[in-house]
Amino acid sequence: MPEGHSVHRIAGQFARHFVGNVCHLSSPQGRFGDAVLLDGHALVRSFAVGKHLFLVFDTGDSLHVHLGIYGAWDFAVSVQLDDTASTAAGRIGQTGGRGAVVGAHEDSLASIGAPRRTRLRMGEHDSVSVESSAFPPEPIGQVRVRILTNDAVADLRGPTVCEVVSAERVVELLAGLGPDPLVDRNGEERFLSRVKRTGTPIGRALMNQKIVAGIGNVYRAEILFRARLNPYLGANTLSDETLRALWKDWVGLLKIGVKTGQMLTIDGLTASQKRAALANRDDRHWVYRRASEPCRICATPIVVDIMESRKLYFCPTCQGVIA
DNA sequence: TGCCCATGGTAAT
DNA sequence: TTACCCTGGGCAG
Repeated sequence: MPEGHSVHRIAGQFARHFVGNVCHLSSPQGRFGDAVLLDGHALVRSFAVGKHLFLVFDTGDSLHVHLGIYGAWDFAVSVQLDDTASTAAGRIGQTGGRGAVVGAHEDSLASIGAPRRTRLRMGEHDSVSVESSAFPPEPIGQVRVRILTNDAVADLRGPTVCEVVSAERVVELLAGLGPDPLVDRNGEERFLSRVKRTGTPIGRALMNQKIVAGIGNVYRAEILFRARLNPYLGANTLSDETLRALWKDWVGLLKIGVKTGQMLTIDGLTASQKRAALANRDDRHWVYRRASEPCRICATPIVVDIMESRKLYFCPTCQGVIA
């Protein structure tokens, strides 16, 4: 369930484990017949813009994926169990994960002479479990598309969009997206120019992917609180200084998200507080999903309202919202 | 077990 | 503005 940071991490997984390899595409669920169009071709590039993922194949066409609310990728890599535990953990280290310990029982397959391969699953937070099942593993759940190489597999479940698109169509799709801080060097100026053309409240503008790509409902609420900004203020009434600060805050939060895999939006934490926040989602945010709970700054109960068809959380006192 | 909810977006009305 | 898609986790009963 990603906002922009997750999709950049997914693109990174494909860059590390799939780019340069011939990929076998299939649709275990049977709902993606176009998998055959890319089956047997090499992946040459992966990249993300906002919440959109593009996997470019040597045919010139791309797989375009948008996860929506429910979508998820499940990655697994094949590792020779003859490798030591530290070697296995080292491989995962490349993904930013926490490493893995290979238990002695994992060697059991060796007793029957089977290839000593194991499976390293990389989940939402790159947490890793080591399983002794054969590679590739059986698909779990409703897998729309499976991308398989000799050493890695990626399963996609529940996406809003999963389609094969031409290079020209990729250009069209990108043209419809606002700036992404990790893609656009001139993103701040593009953000300002697009915000100033909209008459909607800033709480809506931040969710508009044509204005800024990658922000979702969590980051929206948190960015607005961090700026102590009233979500109902007209976006084009805000000063350049305020808008630039919003952009810079988003850039920083996105980088933290890509690095940690989690939307950690409370800063100024001690090391132990940070560990607690990473372990417990309830300690991770200023206002998101904290309706009726006391504001962490002023103790006013956090309010929830519907904006842009989504729940918007804010502190009426800190953010100056008059009831 | 079944219902509700969710970090999104599009098509229909 | 509303309906709908899609999947899995959490929780009440």
